[in-house]
Amino acid sequence: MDTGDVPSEVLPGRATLVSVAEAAGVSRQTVSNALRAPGKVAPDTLERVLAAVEELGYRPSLAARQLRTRRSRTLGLRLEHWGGGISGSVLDRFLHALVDEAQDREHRVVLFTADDDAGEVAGYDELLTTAQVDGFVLTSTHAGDGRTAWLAGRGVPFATFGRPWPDDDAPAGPAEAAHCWVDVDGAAGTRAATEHLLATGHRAPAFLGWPAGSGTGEDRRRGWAEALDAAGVPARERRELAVPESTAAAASAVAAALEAPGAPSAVVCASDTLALGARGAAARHRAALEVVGFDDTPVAAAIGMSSVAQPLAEAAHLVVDLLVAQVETGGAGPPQTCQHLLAPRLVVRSSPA
Amino acid sequence: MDTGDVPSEVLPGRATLVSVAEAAGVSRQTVSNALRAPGKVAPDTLERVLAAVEELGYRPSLAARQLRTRRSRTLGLRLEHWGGGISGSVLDRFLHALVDEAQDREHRVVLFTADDDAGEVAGYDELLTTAQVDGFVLTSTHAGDGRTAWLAGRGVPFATFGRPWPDDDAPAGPAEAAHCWVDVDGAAGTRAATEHLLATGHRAPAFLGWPAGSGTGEDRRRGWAEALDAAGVPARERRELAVPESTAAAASAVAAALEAPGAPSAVVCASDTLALGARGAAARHRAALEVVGFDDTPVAAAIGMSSVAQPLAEAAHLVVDLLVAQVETGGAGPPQTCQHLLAPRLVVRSSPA
DNA sequence: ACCACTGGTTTGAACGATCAAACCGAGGCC
DNA sequence: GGCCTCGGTTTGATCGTTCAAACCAGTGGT
Repeated sequence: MDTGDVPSEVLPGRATLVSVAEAAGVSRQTVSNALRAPGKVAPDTLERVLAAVEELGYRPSLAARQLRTRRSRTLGLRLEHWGGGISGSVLDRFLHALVDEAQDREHRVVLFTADDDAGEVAGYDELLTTAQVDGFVLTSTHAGDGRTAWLAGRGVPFATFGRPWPDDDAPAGPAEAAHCWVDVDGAAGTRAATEHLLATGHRAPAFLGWPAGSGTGEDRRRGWAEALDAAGVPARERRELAVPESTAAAASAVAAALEAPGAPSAVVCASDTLALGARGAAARHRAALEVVGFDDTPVAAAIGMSSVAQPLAEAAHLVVDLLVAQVETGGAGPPQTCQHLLAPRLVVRSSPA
Repeated sequence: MDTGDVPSEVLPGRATLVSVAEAAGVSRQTVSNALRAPGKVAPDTLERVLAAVEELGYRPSLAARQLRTRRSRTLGLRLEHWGGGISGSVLDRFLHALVDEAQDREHRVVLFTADDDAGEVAGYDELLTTAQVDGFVLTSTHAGDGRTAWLAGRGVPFATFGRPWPDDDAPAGPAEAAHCWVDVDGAAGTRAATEHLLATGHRAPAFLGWPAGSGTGEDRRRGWAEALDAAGVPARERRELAVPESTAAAASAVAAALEAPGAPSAVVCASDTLALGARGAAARHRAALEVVGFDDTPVAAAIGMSSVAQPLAEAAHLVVDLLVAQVETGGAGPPQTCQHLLAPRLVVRSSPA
């Protein structure tokens, strides 16, 4: 009690810049500087201020900061309804990794839902104008994606998990396709799976994928075909099945293939959902069929099935990196390397029985 | 252009209360009233103001509002890592419904991650002091849950998806257990499943659950036992298996049961993950085993398996309701009915082959 | 005439942070 | 001495909203 200055009531409200300031005997701005630009404040003052911060347990109010700086340190994400299939856990795990990464960079993730792309754009607008969200993460990119154009059109930072797939109709101007994205090299994954099967004695692994039209599906099919090309497997020995993303559909297609002459001894699948069906069909036919799935879902681990694992944590890390970089440069041109194609990893498991 | 009043620059910044006010020729507070308390403003003024709001596309800044009102209209949720099993999609679907409901009530959902309960509490603290989150949604309640005590201790609104399970050690003071929760009546679900199997000619459906100790598991087991009690099935005919949440573990346990004398013709499972294993074992044994799962995951639908569906949308609706009610009464006592036990629904499917 | 009251509106202040400019003592230089 | 620079600090203004009080004309009671 050297000065007659008694610290003001601290019981009801949270510690604020001013309360810390008067506790340390400095002005509010000095406290701010001590935290955000420690170099600008004298060493002994700094020490005193930090002690007061610690003492009072001061934490800055994000609302106040946001009001002044017009930054929210918040990223928006549409939470989509991954209806059928078991591969939903991919986006689920991606989300987890994303929140983790954002947290490390002192950012928050807010979710919203929408029924379609138009609703999603409405959601962007809403969050931008009311909550001043700094940027968005987009998933499930597809051909003719109107969302990226809308965002790019008004200079909103965003990054997609999934590369932009070529639009058949509009021949994609060079500027449009130049946004930031992170994706996993599906072809590399199926190529590795196929090479593994070839190396373990299977003459001509079949491919079980989706009907044409999906960029992701085409990508994964390509890896299989390339591996067979490299191994010199003639076209007439190649078996290729295309079914919708459904275990039942996969099972019946594979059952038919097993009954036909020249039945495959192994099959590379575009998803664990399909792979699950393939294994079911094989079990019912008591056929020895080696199955490799895609996405390495918990189900694959549970039933001891080989599968291609996507580096989701790494992808999330990069997405957040790209996004934060854009926000910080303030729309002054995207960073140099703005597109990342990550290599997946084949997880080999010995299928029991 | 009747008055010489030219509207100020609107190009760079967003519309604000003041800009709308001067466009409508009133004061900022009148605009605020027009939107938040339309009864307090004269009809013709109201019309003029609303027109200006529409015209300029005004949307209130949440940061500014939050700064003044100390409400963020935001709910926090720890996103947990539902490692193994396929039943993660339950929390996934719950999350989707939750965001949907929150959106309807003009609330946002922010996520965070934590490694354990202690970290989760730290996350609460962080969000409370910096982001002024209004309340929290808790999932995966368990015995001896320290999180609820912490939150209740400082009067933070929260609601749990999952009832509070009795703590063996501490005999749960009456005040502690009195928080808001929503849960699904697991016993009712397994009871319905068992009754269905009994009605379709199965003498004594077995139960495949988890090792003792889990409140949820015990709950689901009870429904099965009650149904057998009601049907007068003697104890010696009852088969009960307990394995960890893993398809493989379930498969081997069921395989053993099928080989033993008095093998069951049907089995009620505590999760789809377990059910998946049971079906796999039955298929390998070429045994006719009727399996009912729990959670009605997409996998169950995909392979045509009966399962008990939880009313997740309804649960999410109630959770948001309870939470918003608490926030609005400002901690002045929780609402009257603060606990809800919802009835699940049995989805019967004809398993193909 | 005076006062109380009412519906509708405006004005002032505050929330808590940051940016920008002002300030101030200590040197250094001419 | 006068003037400029410089590190360190303070003061003023601002972001956009809401609360609280003030204001103001009109009405009715006494």
